[in-house]
Amino acid sequence: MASNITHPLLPLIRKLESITTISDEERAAIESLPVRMQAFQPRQDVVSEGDKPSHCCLVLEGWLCRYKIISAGKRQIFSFHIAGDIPDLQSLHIPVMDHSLATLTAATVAFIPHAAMHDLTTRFPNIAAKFWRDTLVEAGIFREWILCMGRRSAFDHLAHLFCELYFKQEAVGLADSYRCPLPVTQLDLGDATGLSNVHVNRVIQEMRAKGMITLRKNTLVIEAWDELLQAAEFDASYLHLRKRIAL
Amino acid sequence: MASNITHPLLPLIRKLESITTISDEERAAIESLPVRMQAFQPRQDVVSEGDKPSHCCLVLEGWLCRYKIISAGKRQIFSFHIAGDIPDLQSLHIPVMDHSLATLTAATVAFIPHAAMHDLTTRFPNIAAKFWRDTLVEAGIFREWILCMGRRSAFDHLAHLFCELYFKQEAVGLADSYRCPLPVTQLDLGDATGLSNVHVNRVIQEMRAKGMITLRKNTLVIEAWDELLQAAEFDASYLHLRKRIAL
DNA sequence: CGCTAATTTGACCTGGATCAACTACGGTGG
DNA sequence: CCACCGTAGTTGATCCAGGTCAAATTAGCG
Repeated sequence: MASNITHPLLPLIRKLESITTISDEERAAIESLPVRMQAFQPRQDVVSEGDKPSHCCLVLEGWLCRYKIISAGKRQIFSFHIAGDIPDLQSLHIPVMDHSLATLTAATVAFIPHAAMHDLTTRFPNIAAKFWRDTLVEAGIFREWILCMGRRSAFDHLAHLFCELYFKQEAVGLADSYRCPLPVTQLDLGDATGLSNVHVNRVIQEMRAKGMITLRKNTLVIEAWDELLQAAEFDASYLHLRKRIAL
Repeated sequence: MASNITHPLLPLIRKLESITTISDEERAAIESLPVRMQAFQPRQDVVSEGDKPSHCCLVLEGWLCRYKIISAGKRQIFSFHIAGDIPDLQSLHIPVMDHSLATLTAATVAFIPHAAMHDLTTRFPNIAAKFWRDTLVEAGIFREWILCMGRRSAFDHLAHLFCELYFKQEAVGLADSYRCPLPVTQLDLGDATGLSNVHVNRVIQEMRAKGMITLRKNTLVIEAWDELLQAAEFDASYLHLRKRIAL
């Protein structure tokens, strides 16, 4: 297929290539997956708690987050998702959603029927293994979040989150030069870290005052890389990226 | 070896049966896995951060926990593991351990070579799918812990943890009648919830005073089931157990 | 230019941490 | 059988990180 425009599933291929090598045959199989693309407004649910999805969704553009709301309207965000992520792989093996998935920004999402995914993973155990690996890495990220929530100060926690989001984007070519998109509000950051938006604001100002970061127009710039890593005690190995950026 | 005593891998089979049906052939394949059994003292590392395991480990008896220690000796426990769990399935696909695994009690662990596990999952995709499913469920449990740490009070968090540990054990036949083993110290509970041992103690006393639980000799008795579930806002669906206990 | 959402600031409060004893208890050796 | 010891549990006093509430101020956007 000698098309010279990019294939819609390119983000997925790029993500897989960031951790492994895929054969031409595998690439072709992925590119021939039947997809239904859909555009979403910011802050819309893509899948909701209690749903029984019949499709997996793949982020093509924009940011999504997983979240859950408990009584008194308290929201907890569990993860942020960018192009190439398949945030509800779990629906392949667990019928009922135990949390919701929503856009943070305007986003484009590709829906792939479960049947096609099952077929793909059956025909290509290597791809199945990579998907499994992906959920294992994600579990590792959850553990790191637990650690941050349980044992780090608000300052260190946010520093850690910024490092993580930078690395995740850098690994798939969405960030470089210590600069990356961060299209989320301080309220979202609070819901992700378990802090109040007021406190998030104060911590960010402290980081700015220390010359560690700037955060404007949905762009994070890490001004003092070493200091930020050190405050966060950040060790990227839990992300299990194949390539590490040069420090 | 035509022994009529229970097979050492029975806990694993029981765990799989708690979520799915396994064929005789699959059962035979599991029972013929080459295992090396090892007994551990309490509070010993089974696998340590940075290790590159060549075996998966399966808990046969006793309690294990995953944890990580950061500077200043702060410890965070990520999960508790009981008979039938394979806490380091991830080493099958991710070479380097990003956390440690230790016993809480005296424990017996079966080590299964990665090669044998890869062989098993290749020959029986159904088993591979169940293992994958298991990591997905575990990720869901991590999310619930994140929610508890971020958005619940200490009281509700501990109540939630007690519910979870009861349900997990009940599902594999290790608990009933609102009574289950809980062979961990209050310090361990603190490291799991991100609380200090002092505060854990105070919360537990409050629960006792309210007649909700008793906790003595490493046994948890839930005296007021409904109240505990309600305080925790506990909804067991995130555990994705096949059978639910009758309330 | 006007509206709404997001950020920022200030004042005050509280859940849970920390520190420091002290008690209970299961082993262990004499 | 008892004295001793180390671990786990309990209690009290004090402190502070981060929450809450409310009111600006600013930024983005149609």
